[in-house]
Amino acid sequence: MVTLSEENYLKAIYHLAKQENASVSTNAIAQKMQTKASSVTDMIKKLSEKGLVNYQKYRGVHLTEKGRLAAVSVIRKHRLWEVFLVKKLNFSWHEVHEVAEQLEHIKSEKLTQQLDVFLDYPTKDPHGDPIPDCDGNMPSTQKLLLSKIEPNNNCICIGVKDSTSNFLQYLDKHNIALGTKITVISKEAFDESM
Amino acid sequence: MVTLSEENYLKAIYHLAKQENASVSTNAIAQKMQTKASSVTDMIKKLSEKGLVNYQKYRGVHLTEKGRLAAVSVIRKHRLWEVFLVKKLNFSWHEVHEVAEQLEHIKSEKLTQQLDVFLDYPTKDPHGDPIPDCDGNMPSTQKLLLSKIEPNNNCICIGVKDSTSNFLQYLDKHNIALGTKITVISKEAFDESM
DNA sequence: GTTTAAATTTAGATAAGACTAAAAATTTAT
DNA sequence: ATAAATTTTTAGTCTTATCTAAATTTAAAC
Repeated sequence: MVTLSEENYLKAIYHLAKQENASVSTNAIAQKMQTKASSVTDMIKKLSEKGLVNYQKYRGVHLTEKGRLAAVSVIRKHRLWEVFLVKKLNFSWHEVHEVAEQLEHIKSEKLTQQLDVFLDYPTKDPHGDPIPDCDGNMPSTQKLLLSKIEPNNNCICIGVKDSTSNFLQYLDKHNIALGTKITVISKEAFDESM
Repeated sequence: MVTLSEENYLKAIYHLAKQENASVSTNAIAQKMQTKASSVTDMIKKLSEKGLVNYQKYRGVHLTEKGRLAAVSVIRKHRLWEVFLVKKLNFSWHEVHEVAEQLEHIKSEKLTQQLDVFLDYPTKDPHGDPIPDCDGNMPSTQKLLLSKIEPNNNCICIGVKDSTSNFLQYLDKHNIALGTKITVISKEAFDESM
């Protein structure tokens, strides 16, 4: 049994690790979770006792396979719910995160499975992030940051790096959505603005 | 801000009060919540301080208007989600309660509103119970218990008194669902079986 | 109308998850 | 290589929601 709080920590560790199995520091987790390092240490000990992370004092943590599966399961639910909110309930992509943060903790295998069916097995969430399958496989995605595109080159927006509501609304204002074709006209050497 | 636990207490008190504003005893709540009377007393004090119930020591509680609205809001969400699970995700009526118990606590005005739209403003949940509107009005229902129907009389099943999984599966086995026409053929004086 | 029984409340304790302040370990800088 | 700065951990406290055991109030019985 993984608690709500534990699930949030696992998710944070997963996102911070990025490349497979990198070690994540106590402070990094504290920052991401908007909490104090001492609280993180307490939680890490509990996760470690439950076999969800490997932990060595002062050396940070990394997820065990069991922990990775738990994290990916939460992320899968989060992203499926986001698709549901946008596709079925007419939410905008900047409104879904907060609600999905709650829905991702609902415990029911059948619910997740049937939601996946109902949404016709989506592979991307509304921000272009991949949806892991029910066995915990996270599809790898090849994306290039817009900042790496040189002037006079074209590209298509297939995702956003920053999913905060403010940034997404900024994109809305400039008519940038998933699938939008973008041509880089010029770049300012001074501040990298495009 | 009403916590998850407080919402569950309010819901229990609402269901126990049945007729408007009846006083509900500490023990009754404890039994319904599967908890101890002393825990109930503690919670009642908190609810009382928040203005959700009126409480006099040793005299039980009843919901204030504010408390009633909070309770009905949770019940509305519970029943809307049940409709969603049955109509959209192919759940059976005996599978929905447990999941709806979790979903009913998701906080998002927009989510509830849009779910209502998506389901086309249902008025009954899968067990025939009425769905309150967004202003907190609970439609009153006129139902007769099957046990009150005399032999040789017809009736239509428009709801179930007992929504436990076991009872619903028992009804399934005997092909009784909402809308099923039932004729009472005879009754045993001995045990009231029909 | 006492006395007994039942219901309710109080007092004190526990577990989860968070916090502050202080101590210990590690890393960085000189 | 040692001193200073940073990171991490420990120790002790707080809140929420629960519990047990004891005390108190109300209701029931005779």
